[in-house]
Amino acid sequence: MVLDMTESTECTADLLRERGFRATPQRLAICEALKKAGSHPTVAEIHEYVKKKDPTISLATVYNTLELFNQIGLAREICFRDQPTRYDPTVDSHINLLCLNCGAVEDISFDDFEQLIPDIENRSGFVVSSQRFDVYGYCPKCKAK
Amino acid sequence: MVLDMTESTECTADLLRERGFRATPQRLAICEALKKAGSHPTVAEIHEYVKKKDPTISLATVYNTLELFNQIGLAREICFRDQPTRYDPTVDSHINLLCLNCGAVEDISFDDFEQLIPDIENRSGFVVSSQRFDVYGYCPKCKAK
DNA sequence: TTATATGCAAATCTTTTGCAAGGAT
DNA sequence: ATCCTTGCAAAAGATTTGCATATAA
Repeated sequence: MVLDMTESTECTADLLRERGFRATPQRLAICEALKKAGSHPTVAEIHEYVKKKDPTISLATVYNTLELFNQIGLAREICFRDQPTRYDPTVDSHINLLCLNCGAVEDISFDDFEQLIPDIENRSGFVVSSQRFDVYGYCPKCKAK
Repeated sequence: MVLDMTESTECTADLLRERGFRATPQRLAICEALKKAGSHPTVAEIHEYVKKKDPTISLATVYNTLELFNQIGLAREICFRDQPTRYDPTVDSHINLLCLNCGAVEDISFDDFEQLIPDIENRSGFVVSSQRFDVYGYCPKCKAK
């Protein structure tokens, strides 16, 4: 079967099916949009992006799908009081750097997280499964002022 | 002047005035409620708590005040897609542990954060000012199941 | 005194839900 | 042929806003 599917799209489809979910065209399109609709896009931004390919896709489907992606580890939600929820396609351990002035969001790796887990588990009694690390500050452009 | 103010309340009042804000009874009551209305209370929970002392205090004031506290470093906001914003009176470097099963939130210290700052700043070009670290997993009660 | 903060109620926005129709497996 | 998903539109919530009144400094 030769379609216009990229390797990554097939991979996403397989991952969904493995977990018992259907690989619908909407879900695959949303997955692609998540990666291409800019940095840490909002639900509305992702919706706008996928509508270019599929003008009938509903906002509710985008909401539901992103929540699903968050649960099965295909995306990570980022939520602030004063803005709509954003989603991040990067799911491995990383730091979200957030500029307090211009709102820019940047990812940097955080390989040390693995090493912290045993200590966190020992001290708290929790079993650790994932993490979100936001660091607030001023980006190179804004710190100059 | 002898009132029923605790040392911490006076301290909060001074901190507000230092920053050019008024130390209103509502703000002081909200500050106290933030510490006593349970672990990581929601805005509504804080509102319920302060209403015991001041039944006329408005929800909008609680919202405004908590946002102010977040800005001046008296509290830290914690926001999830599927729940109302919570506030944490602990502002020094710590980890929020979140149980994926029962929703429990617990704090543990994270003294190592200071040591990470130079590396984060070097790699990103940002100037770091604060941080939020959420770790997801299962609490002692829930992991047993 | 006077600029700031409060309370109220309405408005705004985000997110969720119920249900009939559609479609992946 | 099933039963999971979708789209639509309405509902539910959370949060913000405008403005007159009150009040801390």
